[in-house]
Order: sequence, then structure tokens, then C-alpha cells
Amino acid sequence: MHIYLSKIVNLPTAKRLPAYLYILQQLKKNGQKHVSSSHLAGKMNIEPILVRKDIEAIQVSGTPRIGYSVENLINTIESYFEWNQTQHAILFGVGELGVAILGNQELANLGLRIVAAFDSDPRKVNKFIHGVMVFDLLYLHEIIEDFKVNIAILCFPSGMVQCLVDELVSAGVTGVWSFSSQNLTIPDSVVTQKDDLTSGFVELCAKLRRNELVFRL
Amino acid sequence: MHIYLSKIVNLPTAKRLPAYLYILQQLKKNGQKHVSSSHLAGKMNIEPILVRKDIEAIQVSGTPRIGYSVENLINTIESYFEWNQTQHAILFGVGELGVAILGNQELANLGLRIVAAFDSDPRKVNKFIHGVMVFDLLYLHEIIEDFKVNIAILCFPSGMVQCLVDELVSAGVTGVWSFSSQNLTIPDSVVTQKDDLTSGFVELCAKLRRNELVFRL
DNA sequence: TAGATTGTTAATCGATTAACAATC
DNA sequence: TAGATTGTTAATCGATTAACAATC
Repeated sequence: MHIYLSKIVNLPTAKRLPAYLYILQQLKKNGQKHVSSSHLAGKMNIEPILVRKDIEAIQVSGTPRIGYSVENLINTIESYFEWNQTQHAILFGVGELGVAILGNQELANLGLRIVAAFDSDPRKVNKFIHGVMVFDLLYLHEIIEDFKVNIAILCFPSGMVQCLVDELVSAGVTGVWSFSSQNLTIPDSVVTQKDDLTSGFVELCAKLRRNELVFRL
Repeated sequence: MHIYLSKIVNLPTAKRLPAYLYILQQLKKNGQKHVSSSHLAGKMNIEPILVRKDIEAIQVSGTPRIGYSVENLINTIESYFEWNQTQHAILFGVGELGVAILGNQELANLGLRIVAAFDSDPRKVNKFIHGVMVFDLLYLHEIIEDFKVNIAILCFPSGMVQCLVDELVSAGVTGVWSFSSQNLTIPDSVVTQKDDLTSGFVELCAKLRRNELVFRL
């Protein structure tokens, strides 16, 4: 399918799209053909105008009095994220967190295929974990090429993260999803997503502190 | 120690504070007494004026030509997050992800103490995992009271999340850190931080898509 | 037609950045 | 004094919200 999106969707909008998708898929199950911006807004606790703006951004248009086509929205959002094709990823660090990610079904449902894992611990190498083979780093380049891997998932706490990332970038990986708390330097052409546990906790603490102060007033 | 912060720090600023803290702690190790906004900005790849605004927000003042007191900044940031006192938390769902969090040393270093875990699987109950006892849900209220727990960490994929959250809120928990992809409804007085794996992956995909479009121009 | 809903254009808001005066 | 750095005040920028005209 060829849906051509010339417009660049801003990040806050892009992050709301999956939430819309989830609601839309439920509506589709219930046989609903159309949906209004106010319905979506109600479900998401945001303003209808924001929904309309988001939908405008992905260049879907609706019909006054009737709303937007559920089918059309679903297809456009799915193709925006390229979730109609599977994404090949490799994972580094088969510790407890790495194993949890390898076994996560929801990620698989979104089209993420982890084609190989790597670990420096020889006791872990050459075994299957959640159906994924653990390799020695020696085979890195070979596997990236063979499987056309574009996403790397980093699940080891710290250490040589930057060296590995440089290697990955030179091998052609376009997205790095890091669970390490270390800061990474990467070229603009490569994308990172940092989801380490400490920054999540830090954000929680920040919100707690803010709330305390707000409610003290 | 009594550092009184009347000002409410905005979230983007609050999220940068730990990164400053990390740099400041390294400076302190090296015996540096003062630091300039431009030094911190350089390390973090942001503008010096933003650093000065952030420091203004936590109400630390500096000295022209000399900079800010490293010691003073460290103390103020640590006390802002209340990291000088430990935070008591309980964890729900001792699956692979839950175990990974129970064993995470970095979280412990930030003062997070997981005082108990809960799981509905009777085979997991009454065992220690990473030094933390797994309880049946029956003991929920008792443990929250006894340990003065204010943070709950949710590590099970989905299901009865909302019911549990309602229970936790009524028991007096003030922060919910959720790794479930389910949306939660909570009162304004309680804070949530949602760090489920799918939303991280979604954000990565969104950035990948944006980057593709930007570099295609 | 009437009325609900989209879609456009302008206003607002919060965060960042800029300019420059104050200060050691 | 001269110059580097803070701190204040204003400008900009991006995202959200508001107002209302267009449309089915």
C-alpha cells in the first residue's frame, strides 16, 4: 500500500497516535464505521480540537456531521509507524531485563522481531531464550546484514555502551533503544530512545515533588 | 536539613536536574568547588542560559565571574528529590520484568527501597527474590501501613490494574510507577509514571519515522 | 432547514532562547 | 579597570486551545 505522508508529524502528536489506534481498533470490533473527534477526545481525556489537529497532521480528512472513517484512520496510523511491516531488531545483554524484553508479547504484536541476542558471557552464548538465539559479538556485522536489522536494543547496565553504539551506527543501524542509564552520543541520522529505569524513577520523583508543592498551596 | 523550596519547578527542568547532579558529583570528586553554567551546558549539549534558568528555578544563586557552588547545587538537587531520605515502595507482579526491577542496583542507589513484593501466583508467594519477600495480596494494607509505603510499582502486563490502583490510592499510596500498557485513572493528588515497554517502542518508531522524513527532504 | 461536526485562522500558554545590564 | 559570568527582562518558538466559518 502506498500512503504518502509528506508532512512531518511533531513528536507529541506522534506519541498520541498509538492511543488513538487502540481506541479505533476497539471501535472497529464493535462495527463502528465512523468516529468523531469528541468521542476520541473523551476516551483520552484531551480536547476535541487537539484530536482534530492530530488527525489533520496525518492528513486524514473527515466529514462534517459524520466524523472520520475508523478504517481510514487505522490504516493511516499503522502505515505511519510502518507497523504493517515487521521491524528487525537485535538485543544486547541477556540479563533479567533483556530476558523480559525478549519474552514480551506486546512488543511482538507491534511487529518487533528480535532476530538475535548478544551477550559477552560465554555461558549464555549459543542458547535459545524465548526462542531467540544468543550469539557472541563476533557475529554482529554478519547478523545485521543478513537480517537487515535496523533497531538495536541495549539491555546491559553500563560499561562499553558508547563503543558498541559507534559500532552499530557504522553497521547501519538506524534506531537505538537503550535501557542503559549512560548518555549516548550519536549522529543526527540515527535515532535513540532512552528508557532506563532510573530516568523513569527520577521523573516519578519529580512529579511527586511537584504535586506535594502544588497541594501544599 | 531544612531547605525550603517554595517555587514549583516545571517538569522539563525537574527532569534535567538528575543529569546536572551526575556531572556535579563528578566535579566534586575532582575537587572542583565551583562550576559555570556554560560548563554544565557543554556537558549536556544544551544552552548555558537554560542551565541558568534551571538553577534559578531551584533557587540557587551564583557569583558572577566564579559560577555556582558545586556543593550547594548538589545538596539542593538531592533535597529537591528527597534523595537524602529513602523511599519505601512495594512491587506487584514478580514476572521477568518485576524481577529485573527488584534486582536493579541503580534504583537502590537513588534511595528506592522495595520493602515487599506481591504476586497472585501461589508458587511465588513466601519466597525471597533479590532479598525481597513475595506476599499474597491479603497483606497489602498491613504492609503499606507498617512500612509507610508511598510508591507502588506495577509490573504485570494487564488485567486488573485499575482495581488494584483504586485499592492502592485508598490505602494512601501517593505515586504509582506502572509498567503496564493499560491506561490508569487516578485522582490528581496521586502521581503516575507510565514506563511500559510498548510506549517506549512507539516513541522510537515515531522518531524513526520523523527522521526518515526529515532526511528525505 | 437546522444542527452537529469538521476545518481554518487567530489567541494563548509554557518553555526556550536572546539581549544586555548588573556584579564580582 | 577589564572581563567573565550571573541574573533580569524581553523575544521567540512550538504546541495547545479558542473562536467561528464551512459543510454535510
